[in-house]
Amino acid sequence: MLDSKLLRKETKEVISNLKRRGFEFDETLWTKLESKRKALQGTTENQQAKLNELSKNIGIAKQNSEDTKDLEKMASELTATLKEQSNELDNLLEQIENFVLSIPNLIDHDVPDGEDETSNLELKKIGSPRVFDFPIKDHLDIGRSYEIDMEAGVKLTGSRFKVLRNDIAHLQRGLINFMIDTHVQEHGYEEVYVPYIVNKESLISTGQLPKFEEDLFKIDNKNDFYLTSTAEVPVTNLFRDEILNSENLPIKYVCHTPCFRSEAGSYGKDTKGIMRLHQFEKVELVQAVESSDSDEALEELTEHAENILKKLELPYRVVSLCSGDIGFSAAKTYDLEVWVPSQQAYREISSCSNFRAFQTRRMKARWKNNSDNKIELLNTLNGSALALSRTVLAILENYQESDGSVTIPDVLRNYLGKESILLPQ
RNA sequence: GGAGAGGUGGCUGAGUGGUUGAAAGCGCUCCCCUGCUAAGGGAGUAUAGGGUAAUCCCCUAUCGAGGGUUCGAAUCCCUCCCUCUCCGCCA
Repeated sequence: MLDSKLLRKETKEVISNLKRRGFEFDETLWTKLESKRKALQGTTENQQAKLNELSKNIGIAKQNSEDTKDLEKMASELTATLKEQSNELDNLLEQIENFVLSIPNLIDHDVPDGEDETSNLELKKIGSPRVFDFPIKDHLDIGRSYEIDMEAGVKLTGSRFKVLRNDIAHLQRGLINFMIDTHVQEHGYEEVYVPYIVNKESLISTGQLPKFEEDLFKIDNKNDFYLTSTAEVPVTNLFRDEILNSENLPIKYVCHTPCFRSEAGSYGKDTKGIMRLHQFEKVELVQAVESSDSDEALEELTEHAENILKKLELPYRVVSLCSGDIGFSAAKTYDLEVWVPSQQAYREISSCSNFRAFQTRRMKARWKNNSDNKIELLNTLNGSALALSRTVLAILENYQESDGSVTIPDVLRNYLGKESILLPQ
């Protein structure tokens, strides 16, 4: 959520920033709502102040056993008109709230311009794709329709669900442990375990609601429960309604969760295999920092995600998302894209974003600056490190051998207890 | 799931209709006293929104959440959520 003071004072600047990401800010509506609000809120609060004063006087008069009939009549009338006005004001404030909640974050100045992913800026490329001296298979063929069983997924649930068995199920589990261990032991993150079901408030706080309900699985109408689409939601919401001490900052959490996405918008994309599913695993990094530290924190967090790819010796590149491709809540995002041999392309495996105070303003997540005792909004960041399905896919394809087996990257060998998997039977 | 008790500021904890945003204590900040430490004295110490250039000032809201009664609600009524104790069930 944007600061409404900023919206009021620097409307032009806000509009032109939002325009870069293709968001049309309805200035006419905004000015109309705001001028109405200003007038209505002013008179309503004044009347309320009057009524409060009057009520206080009635109380005093009653204690002195004076006659209060006239005062009570006046107050009664005031209460009636006030009720109407405050209803009207509540409606208006709700309208404004919804309007503001549906405005995306401002983007940083160094975010490249562009309409879609074709304008994303490649910052660097690490590692070079392996040259194969045999015809390569894609991950589904490597998975032999048993270790990766898409048909079983369809039977149990439906399309875009998978079943993993044997070495590949083991590979995924080993990767989860490897990633979490690395982030805890080398990057200083604290491991957390959180619910996979979250309430509406949590989803509004991080920005998934109210605008993107169709991407989510809602599982309970009575409580407004949803399956988490990313650990970002429960983990970032740990800061909701909190005021943290500056000596506790930065806070760095690592968390593994399954992620459930309805993905209504992307039917027809990546229909084969485990690239895009309704349920996938992810290890997520979340940071809460002072605003002055958040630029640096994004660089650091991205390096932590990169470090996993480096240790796995997977070729990847880093792109800065352009203004038209960047997510609703993010001010700046780096995507890590891993090399996928069967597609001869780099594909997203991690997305690292700085949300600045966009989420924390929604969720009232603050910190107290000990030097001046002032309370400020935290800045939040997060990044996948990494998405598991796609890491499994990348390892299978990049480490495949001519006999159909897959060599295990050095760093994973202790986790799997073997050097290669899927050996010919 | 059943029965009971409760949800008040950073914490403990008063407060059953009226000048209570809220006693008291603890904690914290500043000042005084003090050779040092300990002890003592004084002042201050919630958050959000709005009026504003403004962190001064003024107004409004907030005692789990949402409704209601009333001139006036932390206090009375209704619904919901949560916590604790006991029983049941269960991994």
